[in-house]
Amino acid sequence: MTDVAAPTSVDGRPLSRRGLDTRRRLLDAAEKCFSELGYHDASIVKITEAAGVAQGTFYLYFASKKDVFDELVLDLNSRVRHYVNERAQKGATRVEQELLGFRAYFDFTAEHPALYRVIRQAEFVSPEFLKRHYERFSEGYVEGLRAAMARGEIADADPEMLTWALMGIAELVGMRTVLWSENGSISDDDLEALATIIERTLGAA
Amino acid sequence: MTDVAAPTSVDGRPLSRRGLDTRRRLLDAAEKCFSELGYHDASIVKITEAAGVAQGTFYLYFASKKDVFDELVLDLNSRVRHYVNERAQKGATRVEQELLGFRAYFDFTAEHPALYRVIRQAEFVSPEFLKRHYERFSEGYVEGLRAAMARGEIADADPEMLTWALMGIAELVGMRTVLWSENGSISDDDLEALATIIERTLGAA
Amino acid sequence: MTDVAAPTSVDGRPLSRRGLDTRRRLLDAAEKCFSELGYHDASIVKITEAAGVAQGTFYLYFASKKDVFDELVLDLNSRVRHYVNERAQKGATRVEQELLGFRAYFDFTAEHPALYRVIRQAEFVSPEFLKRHYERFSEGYVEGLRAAMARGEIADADPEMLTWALMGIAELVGMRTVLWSENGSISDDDLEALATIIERTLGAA
Amino acid sequence: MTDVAAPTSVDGRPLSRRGLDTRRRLLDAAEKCFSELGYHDASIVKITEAAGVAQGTFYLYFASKKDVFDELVLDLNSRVRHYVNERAQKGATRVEQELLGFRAYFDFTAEHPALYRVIRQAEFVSPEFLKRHYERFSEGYVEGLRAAMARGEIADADPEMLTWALMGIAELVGMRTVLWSENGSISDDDLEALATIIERTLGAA
DNA sequence: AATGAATGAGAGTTCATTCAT
DNA sequence: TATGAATGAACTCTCATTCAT
Repeated sequence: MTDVAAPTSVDGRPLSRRGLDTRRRLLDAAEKCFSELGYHDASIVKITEAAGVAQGTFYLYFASKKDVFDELVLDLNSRVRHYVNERAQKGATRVEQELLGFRAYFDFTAEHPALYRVIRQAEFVSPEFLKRHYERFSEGYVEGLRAAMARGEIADADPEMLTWALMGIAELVGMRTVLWSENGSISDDDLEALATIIERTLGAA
Repeated sequence: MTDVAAPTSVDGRPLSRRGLDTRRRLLDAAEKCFSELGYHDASIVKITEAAGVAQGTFYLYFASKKDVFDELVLDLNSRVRHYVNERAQKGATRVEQELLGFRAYFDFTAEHPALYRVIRQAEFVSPEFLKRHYERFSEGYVEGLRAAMARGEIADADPEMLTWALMGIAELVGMRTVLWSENGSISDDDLEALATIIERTLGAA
Repeated sequence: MTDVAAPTSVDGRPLSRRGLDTRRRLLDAAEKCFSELGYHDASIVKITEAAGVAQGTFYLYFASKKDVFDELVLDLNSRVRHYVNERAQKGATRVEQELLGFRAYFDFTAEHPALYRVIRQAEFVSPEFLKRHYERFSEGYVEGLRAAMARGEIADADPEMLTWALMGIAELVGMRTVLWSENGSISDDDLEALATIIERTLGAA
Repeated sequence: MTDVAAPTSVDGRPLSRRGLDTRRRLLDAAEKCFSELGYHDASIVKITEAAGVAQGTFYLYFASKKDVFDELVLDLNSRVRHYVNERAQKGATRVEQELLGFRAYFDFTAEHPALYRVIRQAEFVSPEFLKRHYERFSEGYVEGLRAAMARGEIADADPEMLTWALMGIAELVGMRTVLWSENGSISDDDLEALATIIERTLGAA
């Protein structure tokens, strides 16, 4: 499902079923803690408590606090990309795909607020992983837009710039309409209003 | 110049000229430290060292570390808004204003990377100030766009949604082309490519 | 070969051939680790890794970390005494024996730096074993010197005091000329210079 | 009194009277703890408790645990050298000086068992300081012996080798007759017995 | 006889904050 | 108004040891 290598213990050994389970519980606990408390307030004590293991156990699976953080960024990146792509490719035209993609992105955000919260902290915790996150996301995106331009479905433009513009729209609109909304998901009205704007941005007929 | 209330000492007394100066030096030092090191690695020791005062002096002007942070967010917010508005209002049409505004925003970002770096950390340090920052920024923006729609200069759209979309574009494109660029400012080519996209987003003739 | 009791498992049972081998590997690994890293930095993890066994296996053969350390002190003590005595007894006179003994001691040191490094740490890890080490070493020594005095080969002196003086010379000169030397063994010139001094200390004709 | 530079705080500032006092108390507490418990069992908690200050205070004066240790080695080295030299120089001949020096060394050892205990641990904690300790001690020693040889007071020999031999005698005899003795100081009989041996080692007329 | 996952106490160190001067 | 020594809780991380398999 993910494109991350099979997890190992910190000294590189493959994990038993039990080990795999403990590691997963720690990663889930870390997602929860980082997302609720932020990187710095999410202590190893809290993470291991949430996972129901002793403090020392943490270091059987992760080399450091930053290490789980990086794993988590990778993990979320891989999950959101698969989720968005799968839903987007059901669209017949690029514009349809784009709209489906935005909706999928907002749904994922609603389900995994950690995506926002964790990524936004990465600036200082792990700048290299932050950059990588956006770049990975943009790669496929750029190709898709370029092809759509070639087919004449959307107006010509610098595909890279267009990608980052669209990612920016998704990020800030998602923050406002999903993260800060009362019911935790974007309304149909808002989505429709956004659709108009995106169509224009893409330069659809 | 700013719309922040006149600064006082931590126990509410008005400041002498000398006190005002010390406070300003601490705030500047905080901007530098937060922006270079992030909120958590910017210790009071480092901030006071950078300001050239003793540790204890800090608490004469700010109630806590979070307190300087909030002041700083307010301060940057106020400065970026004035800077952008001043430059934007030289445009004859809304589209021209928009383009000038984007350029001004990128220039400010180049000069004050703290804007990005500090704001993006605010999520956990001071969520209420993060929200306030975006909302303050959007207020005038929404009005301007609504008026332009009324005048027929740009296409009709939900002005709130359009505002957040444009802020999103500015943020992510700024991050990529200013913060992560080699020379620390956006190239003319990139700016032109972006102009096309913004015009479309606005639905300009 | 050694005068240590036959090794058993930690609960007192005699060891199979395989068990004996595992125990020996652990003891060798401990010698290596203690000597290279010191007592405290030589962790059980490192020792078992060096021995190629799992962590838990260690406790099948040794009751604790201090336990291996004590075994090692005993083991080294017994080996150095046999080594030195064997080489020394080839001398015709006591003075010759003494000189051969010193040389043998330096050779052993060069081969087993652990002797120094481990013993010198014993002060806090295992003070009783440190004392025992020196006392065991001195026992035979005293007898030999007393006999030589009786035979008139060396000058009369308090044999105990002379023993400790000679052990002190061996220890510090060994540290300097063997452990801290570039090629890891004492030079012929140094050995000759030392011989003169030892002959005088012994009060040889 | 000592040849150590004037103590500063950890960030290089000169110390106030109060600071100087706190630092001294910490250093004394460290001497006590290291000497009684050994380097590893002497925790910062124990040292600061013994000094009657909070844990954090420690780091105002020393950069790390190893840092106090090094300071202490330097401090003890400087003190023992002054103490021994002062007492030794009252002797009329080199042999007399030597005997007075040995006695002074044993007295210092009795008063400051830390000298032994701390130095012997230095092998792994701070090897560079261990070497430096012996070398500093030997420097003046070598010169004194060389001069005595030139004057014909003692027999010709390699003065370096003789120095290390004498230091070795002092160390091991000191350990046995002072540290391990019941009343904590060497007996007159032992001292007399040792005097004979030292005279021979020096090759005194 | 051997494994290796799990434990949890305790280590060294940092840092926002206080307060006597 | 300014200082800087002192505090102590909290942090990340290590490691000897246990025990179910």
